[in-house]
Amino acid sequence: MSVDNIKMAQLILPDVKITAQEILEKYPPRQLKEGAMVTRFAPSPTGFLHIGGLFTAMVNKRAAMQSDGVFYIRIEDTDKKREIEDGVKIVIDGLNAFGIDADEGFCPDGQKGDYGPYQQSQRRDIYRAFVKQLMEKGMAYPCFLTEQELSEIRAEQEKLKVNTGIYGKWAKYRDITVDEAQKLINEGKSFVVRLRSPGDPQKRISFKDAIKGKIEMPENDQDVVILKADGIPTYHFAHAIDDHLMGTTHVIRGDEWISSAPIHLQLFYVLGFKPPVYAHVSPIMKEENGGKRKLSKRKDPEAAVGYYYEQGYPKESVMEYLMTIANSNYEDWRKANQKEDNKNFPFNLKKLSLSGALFDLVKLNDVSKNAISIMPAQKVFELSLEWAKQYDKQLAELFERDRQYATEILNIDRENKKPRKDIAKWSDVRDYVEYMYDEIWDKSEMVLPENISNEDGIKIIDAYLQKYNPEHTKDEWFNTMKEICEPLGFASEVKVYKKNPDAYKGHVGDISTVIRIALTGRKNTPDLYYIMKLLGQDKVKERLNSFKEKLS
RNA sequence: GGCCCGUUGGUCAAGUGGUCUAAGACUCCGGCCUCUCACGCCGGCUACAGGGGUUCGAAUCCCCUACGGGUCACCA
Repeated sequence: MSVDNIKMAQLILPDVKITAQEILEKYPPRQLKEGAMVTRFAPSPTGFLHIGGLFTAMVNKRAAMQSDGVFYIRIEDTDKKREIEDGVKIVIDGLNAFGIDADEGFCPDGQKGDYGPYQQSQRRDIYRAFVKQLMEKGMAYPCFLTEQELSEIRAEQEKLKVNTGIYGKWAKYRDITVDEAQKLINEGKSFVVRLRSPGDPQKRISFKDAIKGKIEMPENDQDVVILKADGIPTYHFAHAIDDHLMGTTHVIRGDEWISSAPIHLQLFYVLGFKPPVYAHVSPIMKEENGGKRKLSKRKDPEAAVGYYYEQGYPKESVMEYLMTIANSNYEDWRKANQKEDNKNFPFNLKKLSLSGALFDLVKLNDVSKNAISIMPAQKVFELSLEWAKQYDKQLAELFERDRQYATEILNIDRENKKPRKDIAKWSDVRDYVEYMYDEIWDKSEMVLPENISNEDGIKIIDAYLQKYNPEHTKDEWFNTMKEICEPLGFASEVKVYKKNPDAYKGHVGDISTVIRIALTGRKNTPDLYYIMKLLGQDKVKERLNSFKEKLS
């Protein structure tokens, strides 16, 4: 620690009073059990939450949960230019909407924890103290290169076909003296602080990535900027300081960060910190023209988590799907443990995909149908109502008018061992219940199948009307349907009909189709018996009669 | 271009030198199931990027090529 270095540090950061050592003392190591992982999700408030971000956040949370560790959320707002209004709220709400709640940092009920503040813009003094310490040790220096000089250097480097950047002989201010610096400052020149990189690109650094395995790269020799001209640190520097101070054991982040890992490792090294374990998650991709590409915020609506919310995918479904992407054995586990909370699934970081997974909406729908099919009707009702209140007001009114009725509709066939899987998202519910409400019932498609004449249709309805008894049990009801068949020339057993199709006009299935169309306007619906029960005898008779009129 | 990472069916993927004439899931196509649809069940289509090694033996290890992705900022 030379006198000049100390002078330089004082010149550049005169306002910094607290020392790095003092700060270190305020952040004691965490007392956690052996093997507990401390993870974090660290978004920047620059727009909506990306589905890939949700995925990474989920992986972080799972890893901490699994090991009885801590998962915290930290806001990385060191770039004021890109920040948007309400950016923090958007990202935190987005996370919380899918059940990603932090144990510490930005929690649903506000900031909490002993290792804060958890927002980088509030940690300015901390970073600056460490920058000052580095300068005192001669490991960092002020750099007065202007934007124009920088681009000239770049152009020159490109011409020479050497690596771009500030390193070696290109690092013009590496050995600037205090007097020179003082002079430039007096002239009003702005500056950044750069790391005096001790790296040698001929040497290689290797680290063990918890997902990708051993990764080896040339050492960093770039004098990267650690403090920007506005006095705020760069991501790289803030990362090293925060993750050390906050006791992060595992940094799980998108794999676009792999290439800057040598910088980060070097930063930990010069700061005298033990680096965390890194785990680099592959991005979620989208298929386009037969190729893969990263889901893009601009081009793909499904890239934003808001999309899933608006479509009415329950958070369980989205998380369930993301789990199947994360650990492919999850599906088997889910099959064996249908109703269990998935926090009991033994999540494994090592099982994450090495290549990027294509986001598959079709699969999401399937996963979601399964997830919804095992929910009790009450829950389906509540969640779809909550969704409808925001996105389908009319449906919400209908549901609230008679909650019992709505719940019973949603309960049809639900308590079977083999529940129906018609609903993938809440926006499907309207179509599913539509004919149960006169107000929204769409009768435009009410036509008989081609093999049934209007005349026969009328006869069938008449015959059924005569036998209709709302008190019937399901078996009695079905027998009634069969009884109608023979007198009208239809087979009461499908098998009989198939053996000798020319002898009949159709079979019991056709009979019930006519009734089904009269009652619902559709050829396909869930169990007709229960639909009639819910509709009630007045409405059943009314619909049957009015369809008959329409046919004649 | 430099540096990294990756490449098993249409998609997600299991697989870590022999049990792989390669699992499972989604999609698609058949079939079955005392009403339709859905569910379920049975069956089917479709894959180790290419080429060299190493080995008795390779999807699995090594090398090269091709392709895909990422990154090279006073953005994160």
